Amino acid sequence: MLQVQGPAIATLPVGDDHSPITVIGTDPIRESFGSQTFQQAINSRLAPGVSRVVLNPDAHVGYGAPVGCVMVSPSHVYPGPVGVDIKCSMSLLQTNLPAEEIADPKVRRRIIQAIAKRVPTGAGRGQRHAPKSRSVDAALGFQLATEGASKSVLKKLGIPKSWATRCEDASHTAPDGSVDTLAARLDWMGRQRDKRDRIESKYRQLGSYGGGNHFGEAEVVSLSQDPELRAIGEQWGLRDGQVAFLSHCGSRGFGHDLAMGQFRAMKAHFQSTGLAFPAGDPQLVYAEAASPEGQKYLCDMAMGANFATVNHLLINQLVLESFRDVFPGVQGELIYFISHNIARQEPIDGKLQWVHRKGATRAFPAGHEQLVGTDFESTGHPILLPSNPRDGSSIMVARPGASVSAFSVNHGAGRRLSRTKAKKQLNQSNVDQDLLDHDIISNCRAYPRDEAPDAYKDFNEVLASVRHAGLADEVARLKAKFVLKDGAPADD
DNA sequence: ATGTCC
Repeated sequence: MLQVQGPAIATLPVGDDHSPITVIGTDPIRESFGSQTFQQAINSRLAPGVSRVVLNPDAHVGYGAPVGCVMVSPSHVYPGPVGVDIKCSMSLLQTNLPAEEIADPKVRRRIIQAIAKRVPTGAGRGQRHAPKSRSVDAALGFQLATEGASKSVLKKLGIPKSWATRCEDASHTAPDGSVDTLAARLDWMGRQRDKRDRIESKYRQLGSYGGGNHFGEAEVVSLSQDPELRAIGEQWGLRDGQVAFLSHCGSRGFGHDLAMGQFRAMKAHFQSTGLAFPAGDPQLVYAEAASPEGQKYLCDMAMGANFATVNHLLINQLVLESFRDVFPGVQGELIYFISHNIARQEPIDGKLQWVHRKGATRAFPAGHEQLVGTDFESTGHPILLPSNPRDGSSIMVARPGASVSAFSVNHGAGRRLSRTKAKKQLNQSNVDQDLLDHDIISNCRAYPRDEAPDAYKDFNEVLASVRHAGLADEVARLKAKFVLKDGAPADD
């Protein structure tokens, strides 16, 4: 059923009156997709108002739409193809610390402990569990949810204001461009019965990782040997052989509540108006962007996105302070902060459309109109792709060929084993020994087996898919030295 | 992803 178009590009036809789904992946990668993943992609493609769907090499089954897909619509917004964790993102902090300085595992252990005092991991964890974090009261929480990384918010949290220029989007507003519209909606939410305390408790999670596949990881940067790609990395501020810190997290409980509230509200709207769910799936609810329901969704998405943005920036500042506990005077700069769960308006096929990326990363090449005036106009922006600590993570740059995938690439390696299968099939001592054999330590007594390197697809095959499809090239590889994750007990 | 049930 797949029609091969090139070395790592295929199409999946869905009928005469719809353009086919674009599938990115080498032969082994495309063969790894399950039938349910394809079915979710087809459901998404046939849903109302949708103009394009792209399936990336890390695709697997998700909520309504696959994780690892891009859905484009000129007119409609879809909460499912944004995802439950609104603006789940990656960020990279580059320090000027030579790799040799953290060769000793005892030094790494001290840094891990310093970070743990400031940035908690685990579900429900917030400032209460981090004695050296920041205090986020109701007023500051309200402000950052409505303003994002504004100058005032960054100053109050002690974050360098220059970092806002290294964000895919530093601030999200209501669709009318107004902060006041968001403030009115958040104010209204806070006046609902029993909601205020819950919202305020979520503000206090600012500066925390959460659980699941979220993590913080110290890396050694290894720039490409290719002179052009190496020069791009140096222009971005990457430093070969020096320590960087990669983070993966999102909008925590605050964004989760907003997303679930939207699924509930839209489902109720469908039921009260008799509208049919696409493919009968309530997880594929939608609204016209211009409708009252669509506008409310975009407001809530913006507030979740603002929380995620400031969460990442604060984590990076707290991580830098932790490094300074052990290495006073060490410098750190944010290289980039980029999401893989967000809908943005972008020019696609000659018109402005809503590009929903769910487990997919924006990939604008040099000269893209939305990069004009940014630090990345002449190079394209950094693409931050995590895989696993053992096999390293990758920093890529988009090529003009990325237009075939709606200027998107994958967001990581993608799951090979379900969490249940990973826990059943993988042996705990093998998982822990594997990391030690690669000189990687972690904050966990037992590394979570469902997050083990072998629970994920072969990262090199995934990267080969991206390169062979002509979407992006690798600027640098990151080699992990230590990892912070939500620790699982040894025998769960 | 998520106080794993909103």
